[in-house]
Amino acid sequence: MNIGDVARQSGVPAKTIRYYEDIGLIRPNRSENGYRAFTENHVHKLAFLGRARALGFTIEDCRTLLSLYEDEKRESMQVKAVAEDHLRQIEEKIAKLQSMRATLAELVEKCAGDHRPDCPIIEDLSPERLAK
Amino acid sequence: MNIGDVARQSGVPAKTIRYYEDIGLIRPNRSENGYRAFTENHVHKLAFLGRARALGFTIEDCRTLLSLYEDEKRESMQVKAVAEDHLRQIEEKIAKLQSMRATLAELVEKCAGDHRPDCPIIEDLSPERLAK
DNA sequence: CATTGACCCTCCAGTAACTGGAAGCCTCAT
DNA sequence: ATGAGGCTTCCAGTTACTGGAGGGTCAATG
Repeated sequence: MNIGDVARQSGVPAKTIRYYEDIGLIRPNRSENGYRAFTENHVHKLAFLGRARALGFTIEDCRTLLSLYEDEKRESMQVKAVAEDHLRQIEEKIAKLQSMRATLAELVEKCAGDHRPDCPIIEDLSPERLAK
Repeated sequence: MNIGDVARQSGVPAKTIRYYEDIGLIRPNRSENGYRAFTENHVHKLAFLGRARALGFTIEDCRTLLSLYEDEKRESMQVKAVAEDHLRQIEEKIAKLQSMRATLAELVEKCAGDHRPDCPIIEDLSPERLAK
């Protein structure tokens, strides 16, 4: 199978597939003409990667998950550890963003948004306190 | 004032200050010895930038905000527009992350996390459906 | 048989916002 | 004079791709 077919079937862009080969996530053979030659298994791995990436796993996580995916003797605790760690990081990010949102929403609400220069947003960002 | 003092007073790392000069966010003078020479105003701007960055504004947003900060004739609607836009993007990110979190949390909960290979996380990522 | 259009290939560069490190000058205190 | 910091520049690396240039390959058509 050529890269275009694989891209269509796996949902991963050709460019990205080449990149994944570069970093060693997949290892397609080559045809005589130099084209990458993929198998069904590659399609599966790429779809797997696509899903993992969609859940926000890093490429390094994906590398680990892929090896566990292929390992008949994996222990589910290994998988769970990766996922839990990632979950924690997502929760941290959410918390950070929610705190930003709270501040921003408050400032936006307080700002008149008219033609006058007075602006609570600018004031909040301004370091007047330093000049006290 | 030298860069170290400014870093301490503004809370922005020296390295970052140099970077901000590189990209034209601030323009300190130079002393005879080649050292950057900062004023109080630079400290204020950097503290401003630090806060804006902490709220997640991009560098380009910061450029805009900084010019509005310095513009006596700004209209608060300009500031508000930037902030609202940013707020929207933050909300998008939160939504995406929450969706990831929901999926992940469910999978993590379902996973036994023991020594057996069976794992709902791996199963969810696996593209069995393609091979139907 | 030549051409055309759709594929495929390999580099190279750019993205966002820094951060780390090397190599080397400046300054001040001992 | 020497040593500890502080300052300088420049280069490289980070994350995960994405776009584009320049150039082969293949199948079908005229």
